[in-house]
Amino acid sequence: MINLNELQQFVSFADCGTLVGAAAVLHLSQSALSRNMRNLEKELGITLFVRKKNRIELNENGRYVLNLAKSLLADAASLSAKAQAFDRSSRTIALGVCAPAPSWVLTPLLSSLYPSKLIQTEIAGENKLLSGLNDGSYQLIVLPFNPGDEQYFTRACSREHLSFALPKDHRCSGRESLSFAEMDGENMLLMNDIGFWNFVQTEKLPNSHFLIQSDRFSFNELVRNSSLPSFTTDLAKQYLGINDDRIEVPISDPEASVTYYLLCLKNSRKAYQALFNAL
Amino acid sequence: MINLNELQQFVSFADCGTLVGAAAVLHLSQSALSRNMRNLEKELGITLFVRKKNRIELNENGRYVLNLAKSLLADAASLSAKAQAFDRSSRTIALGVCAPAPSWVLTPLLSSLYPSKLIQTEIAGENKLLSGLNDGSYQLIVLPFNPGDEQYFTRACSREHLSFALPKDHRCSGRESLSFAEMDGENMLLMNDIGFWNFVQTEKLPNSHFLIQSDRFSFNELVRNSSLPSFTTDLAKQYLGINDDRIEVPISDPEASVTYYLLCLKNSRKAYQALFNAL
DNA sequence: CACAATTACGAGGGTCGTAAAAATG
DNA sequence: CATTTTTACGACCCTCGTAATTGTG
Repeated sequence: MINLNELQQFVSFADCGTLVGAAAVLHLSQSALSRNMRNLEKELGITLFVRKKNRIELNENGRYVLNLAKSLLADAASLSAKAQAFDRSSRTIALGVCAPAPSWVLTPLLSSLYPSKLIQTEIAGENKLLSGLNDGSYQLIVLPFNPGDEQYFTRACSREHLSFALPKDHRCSGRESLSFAEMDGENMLLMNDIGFWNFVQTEKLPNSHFLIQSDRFSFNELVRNSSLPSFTTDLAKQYLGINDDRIEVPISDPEASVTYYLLCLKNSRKAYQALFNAL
Repeated sequence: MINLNELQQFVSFADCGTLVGAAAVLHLSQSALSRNMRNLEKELGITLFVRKKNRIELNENGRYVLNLAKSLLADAASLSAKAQAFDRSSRTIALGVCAPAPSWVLTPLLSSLYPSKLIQTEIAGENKLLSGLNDGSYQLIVLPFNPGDEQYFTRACSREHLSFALPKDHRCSGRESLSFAEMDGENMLLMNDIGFWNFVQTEKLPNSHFLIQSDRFSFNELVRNSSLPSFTTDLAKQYLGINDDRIEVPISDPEASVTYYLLCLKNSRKAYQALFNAL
């Protein structure tokens, strides 16, 4: 059986050009390296070097074996990496969501139902979520619609309603409800990483400018100390707490209400039955 | 660095299903194997087995790693094999010929010009010769025509003329020359492995039957003791000796004379310059 | 009780490092 | 003379085998 250490030493020698140099890189004595290279030749049953009086170089065999060796060593390293990645993925449930809210309820639920697994959550676009579910990089995904595809197992998991969060002195703070159109053009505060809700920015309020915050705490501070309108949702209030000094005005457009659907592949339905039952 | 021995032991265990069985196959004690499997898990940083009280089985990781391991071990084995094949081929000049005669002169010439190399000769068809020259399985080939291709270096190396070798009492033994057509239908003696000359059998004498001999000595005996006509060529006479009691009658058809061309790839022209000069 | 895996311990082999030798530009 | 490869020798580590231990059907 060929020895990967010797092969690695061989590659190092080829990189360095001298035994002394390679030995230093490998934290090995020259003599050991010299011996091991002889062993490698003996094991393969061929010569790999031309030995001059005070110099040793690769011969044609050596150059040929060098390529094979590099490839084999890369494969060996990738075996370890792949094995570890496989193990890690088997201990992990990767949940892909189209918006932050579904993960607020699903993440703790998953943790309690599957205590031996790591729960990994990611916000992504709908296409990435669907393709990720198919290629195994997600085990569960949440979409803002029901794809109605035979290969998925689906269940509605929650609804979310978007509201404007207005300062008390805002001109619309007394209204029962508001449409996107009525607020279009007004500058607003907005959280980053809101996933699916981004369409509001680009499609519903194309004339507004948005002050974007990625940190939830900073965002809350900003909301408290600014007179710019912002957004909130029923789920955000429930799971993240309320900003007392803001008036919530529900948004009347139908797109401001969304139903989230939890999906897994049909063939992994059994594994996540407990989760679907708990919804 | 991963250990191929342990990996091999892992595969053996997977094949056998028990440590004791695998240990026996590997000529190893149970305890050593058990330890090594633990080491393998430790090195990879993952579990590979489910350990029951008196049984050990592959887990999901194990089944996954098994495939990777088999592939890596196969690659490692092929590295040795490839390296040895490469070395062997570098010590060998493979000469492909379309007929026996060119090798009679070229083989000894190659041996004397390249004394450190093994000379390997093979008779093959024209297509195999050309593709073999291109893919490296031949370094030199001899064809009965000049392909006139830019990628080859070519030189005419010899001519051969086919004659009928007739018994003294044959009806045509007094003739100055004979055409194939005049002999078509007559049964004849023939050597096997005559390469290019096979066309005579199928195209020029379609109505004759041939008594085929693969051994040169048996063939000569047969020729001496039979009244069937056979063939000879000027080169065969020169290099293999003459059958005294046969009358040679040259064949008048133009196809009975052939010029052989020696070819190598342009980029290996320098390596075989000495050979081409010697022709 | 037979069989399987694991653990403990001592023996043997292999690999390493130090040091010396040989050779070259 | 500095640099490099090779060889000799002793130390150490690692792996193996034997044997005892634990647990199961």
